Amino acid sequence: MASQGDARPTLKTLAEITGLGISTVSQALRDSPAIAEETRRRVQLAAQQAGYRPNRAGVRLRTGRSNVITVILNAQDAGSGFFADFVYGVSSGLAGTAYHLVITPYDYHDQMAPVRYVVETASADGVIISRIMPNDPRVRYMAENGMPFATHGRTEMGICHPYHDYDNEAFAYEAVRQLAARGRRRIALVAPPPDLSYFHHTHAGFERALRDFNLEQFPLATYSTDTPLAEIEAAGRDAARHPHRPDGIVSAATSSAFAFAAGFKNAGLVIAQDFDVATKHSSPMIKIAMPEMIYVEEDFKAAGRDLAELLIKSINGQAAETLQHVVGPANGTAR
Amino acid sequence: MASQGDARPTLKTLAEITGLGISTVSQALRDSPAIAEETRRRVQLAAQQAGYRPNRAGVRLRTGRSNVITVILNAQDAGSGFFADFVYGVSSGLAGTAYHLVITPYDYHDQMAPVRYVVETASADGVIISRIMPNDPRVRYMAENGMPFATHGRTEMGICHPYHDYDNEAFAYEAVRQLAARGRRRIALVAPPPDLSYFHHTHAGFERALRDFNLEQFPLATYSTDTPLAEIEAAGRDAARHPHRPDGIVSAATSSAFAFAAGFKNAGLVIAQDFDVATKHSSPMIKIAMPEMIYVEEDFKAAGRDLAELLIKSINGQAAETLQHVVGPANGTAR
DNA sequence: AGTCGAATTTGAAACGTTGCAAAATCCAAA
DNA sequence: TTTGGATTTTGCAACGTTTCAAATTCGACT
Repeated sequence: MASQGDARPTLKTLAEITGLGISTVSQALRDSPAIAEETRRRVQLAAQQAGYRPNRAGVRLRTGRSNVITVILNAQDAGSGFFADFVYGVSSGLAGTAYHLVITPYDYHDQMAPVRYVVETASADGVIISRIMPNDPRVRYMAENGMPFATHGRTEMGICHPYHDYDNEAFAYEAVRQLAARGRRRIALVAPPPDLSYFHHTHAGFERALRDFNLEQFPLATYSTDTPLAEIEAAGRDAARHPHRPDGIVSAATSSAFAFAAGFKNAGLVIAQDFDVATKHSSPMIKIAMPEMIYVEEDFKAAGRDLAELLIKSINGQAAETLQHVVGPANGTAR
Repeated sequence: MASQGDARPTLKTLAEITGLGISTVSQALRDSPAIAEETRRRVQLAAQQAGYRPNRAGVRLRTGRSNVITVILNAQDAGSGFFADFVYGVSSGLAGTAYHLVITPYDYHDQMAPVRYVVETASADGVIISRIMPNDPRVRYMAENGMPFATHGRTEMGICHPYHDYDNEAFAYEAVRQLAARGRRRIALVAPPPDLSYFHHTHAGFERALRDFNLEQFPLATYSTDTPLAEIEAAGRDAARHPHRPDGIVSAATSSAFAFAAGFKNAGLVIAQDFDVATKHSSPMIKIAMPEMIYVEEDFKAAGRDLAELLIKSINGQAAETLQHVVGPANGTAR
């Protein structure tokens, strides 16, 4: 039982209430300069009293704009803190704007499908994607089809687009630097998946630091942050039993850092004594659970928020060249 | 540059291609029995070739149905693993259906606002909410306004509605049982926020177990799982220095369990030796990081998926009495 | 009083869909 | 052939909005 006036009010309702025409009402609500000041006030008051809310389907049908921003995320990420923080960040970046947030998860094996779907059905005014590759077919596709988008990571394909990226080169360098400062000499890197852009950045920073601090690299098989944790734990155990075992570990993902460290621990070694681990820090819980680790900051919430803002600016016509951020571990927003 | 036929195809386009009327095409695509078998095939083929996708705004405007399910979540939950797992679960429960997933985060202080918004704007066909209270105004409001919904938790207000709930009574009982099995005698409970339904369930199970196993309770100030972690850590340190300090801790949230345990550790005590902690387990990373804890399973992904399915059944007219699940720590789906 | 231009308001059309009543087609029986 | 009933197709209206050209009102100035 609705309290009064059963159906929800439309422009027609307001037109009847005020005795004006429908298009007058429509324009008055959108502050059109063609409408007399007094009329506008009258209409807006009536709208408020009637509890008028524009019908989004009507608007969308007429204007072709959906007022939706969609975040396309790998379902595999769901377990990680990244997913929650990132989504929250985007949603807070969208708060107060006309845009709603829609999550589009996709299955590991087909990353193009959700992008095609969104573009074909025009179900969003803008798209945010993650897990960016240097040559990313999603980026090419959206650019060619005129769908506004922003990426969480950089590409290397000569297409200029809005992005936000974490400076993983600086992260890896800083991680190694801190390990070196604790006297660690043989460092192992649990790298990101090799097809992703930040694999290269991470590697570059890692190697630059090895040179600068004159350290050895412990050559690890290509375990990536996508490998199942049990496998990484096993790799950690193996490495720990190696005659020239590493005494420092760098991992781009908290979960694999934990798993690798667990492997060391299960092999009888003690963290902060026999070895150290440096990884990224995002959730406060992690830090409180494992205070012995070395943490370098990465703020996924801020990344999500920034991407939302960049994307909206891009939709509003701002040039992509001015919508590219790289933020480092220490500083706020650079470049 | 789109490949061909620049604008995206509509029913009109298909009508022109096939030489049929628009409404014939519309019905053919929806398998109406009034349409001749051969016509239907012809239309569906044409639709496929043209890459036709129904315009959602058109459908929505005409039918009044949005094909959207929205999950209204406390922004504070964003940090926790709950958020990611739960959202992922809902999204997987929606996969393959006509429904899209929209996340509506809300600010701590006003839980009614997003619910009112969704109902007033009819922006979803169904709603999923969490952090349920025994007497929950959101439930009453949606029930009164005929908005289909499902809750993650039970209410006590005489309104029959679909829900999925974890059996926190059983959780707390099991947690204490395992502590008792390790010889722990003085148990402290870090309880959920006292206004939420599962506070009562948790307490009931906790107290039943204390009686059954003849244990003492360490009376903890009312720290809840919502308290800042630093504060819980401090509480843990205090409790650890108490002359009759607890030797067992039960927490309904992994993060507060970690924080409390960190407090004990910082007071010089050793987990699994001087004390034990039992909490819930959801993410594999947690378990690998802190294998010394006692974990009782709670599957947020499954909860999300189940809620999506319950809600859709409810929208399709199935009676709410048959859409109420309580799942325990051990078993699969019970009632 | 009449005219002109500016300020303000308005009706009609269109966006893409579905439901319905009406029209068209078909086939078998008379 | 005609009729009648069933089968199949179709045009129209409507959902709520915005845009745009046209209509109306208003003042000020001849």
